[in-house]
Amino acid sequence: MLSVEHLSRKEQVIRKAAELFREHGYAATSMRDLANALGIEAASLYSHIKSKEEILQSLCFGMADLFRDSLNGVEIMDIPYSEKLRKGIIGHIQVMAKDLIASAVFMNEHRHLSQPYLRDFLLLRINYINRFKKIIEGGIRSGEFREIDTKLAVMTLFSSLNWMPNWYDPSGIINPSDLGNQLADMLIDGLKNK
Amino acid sequence: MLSVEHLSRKEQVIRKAAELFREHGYAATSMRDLANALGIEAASLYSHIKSKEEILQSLCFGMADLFRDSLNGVEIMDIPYSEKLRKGIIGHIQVMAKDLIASAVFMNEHRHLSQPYLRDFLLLRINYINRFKKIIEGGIRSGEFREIDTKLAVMTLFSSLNWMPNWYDPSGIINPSDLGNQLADMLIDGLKNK
DNA sequence: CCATAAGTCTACAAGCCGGTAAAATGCAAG
DNA sequence: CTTGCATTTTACCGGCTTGTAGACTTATGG
Repeated sequence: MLSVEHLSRKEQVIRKAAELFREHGYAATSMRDLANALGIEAASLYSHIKSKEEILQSLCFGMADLFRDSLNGVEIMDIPYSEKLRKGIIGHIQVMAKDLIASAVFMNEHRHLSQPYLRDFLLLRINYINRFKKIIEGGIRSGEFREIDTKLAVMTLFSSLNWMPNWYDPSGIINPSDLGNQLADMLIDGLKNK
Repeated sequence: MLSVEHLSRKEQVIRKAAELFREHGYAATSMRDLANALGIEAASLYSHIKSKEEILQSLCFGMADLFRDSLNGVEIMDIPYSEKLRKGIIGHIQVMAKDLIASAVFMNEHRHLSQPYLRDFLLLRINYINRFKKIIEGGIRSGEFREIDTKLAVMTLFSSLNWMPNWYDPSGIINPSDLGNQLADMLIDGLKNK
């Protein structure tokens, strides 16, 4: 067990599941659909995964780890808060861009996690959001940012970022780092000409 | 038929369905769940609606009409493009605030529409988005807005607005009109102090 | 007081759901 | 050439799915 073949087959199952979960949603994707897409019988899936929800868990918590780590270096840097926010945004975009499908599942399907996994997931998410909120609060205190409602600001920020997996075309001309910079421009500086 | 009672009972069914669709998703909500929430048997639902999907259709296309109409007066006004955008944003927010539950279903569950309804729905949506895109393009031409990627701008805009039903608390202190103005501030002027 | 209609019920159809058990298959190392 | 393991298959379980048929209840207005 734990051979390369086994792991890769399990990974294949999870990846195909992610595609179907993204396209039709977790609840509307049956294990028979998944098996069919892989060219095997539904029962065969259970040699690789314990349950349908285990797939969702590995997708959601796998992405949560990547998001958490991406922000680690940024907070302690000795740079203006607007630059911290910019780096946080770019990191967030790059994590999503590395796996757009898993990101979309992470964003849209996590509510189908059962307890206690749902609770744990939501705690990880609120923690991550609060780290961004602190950066914005710092920027307001330092006078870099206007005195805006921080809850509203952080909700606007994450709304804009997290919808990206639903429209970004990775085969297009713009790369993830540029996209992150442009999104940061728009959110930090706004649409208006100064 | 068409008595007040009949209409109101049908409306009750649709409203309760909207609540469940928002909370658990369309696919994860069974007609038994819905019947149970109403205190009746599942079969009784079919005296009021033709099918589960008919409920989703009425919710999605009902909201689509409201969004379309909310923008009608704005485009022909003789005001700066930034003001047109602001009024468009406030109108969009107010339509959502009038029915947060139906709005959430509209945003998150429309993909479960079957053809040809899904196609029609997506056409309505892209049309609505393009009307905002034209306002932004006008603002760039007039020099009011920076020379930003319009697709990116309009996606950022709608991401920020459309996530609102998922976090806005209507019993809180901020009213929909103020919320629309604050969102417009943030999107048009950005976070940064000038 | 009865006709009408709305609303609900029981019973059921036909099929899909996630998941299990145990046998069969294919393959690679000893 | 056989042992052992990964993988898949067939057959199945109990329960849930949307939706239908037809009978029953309840209320209202003439």
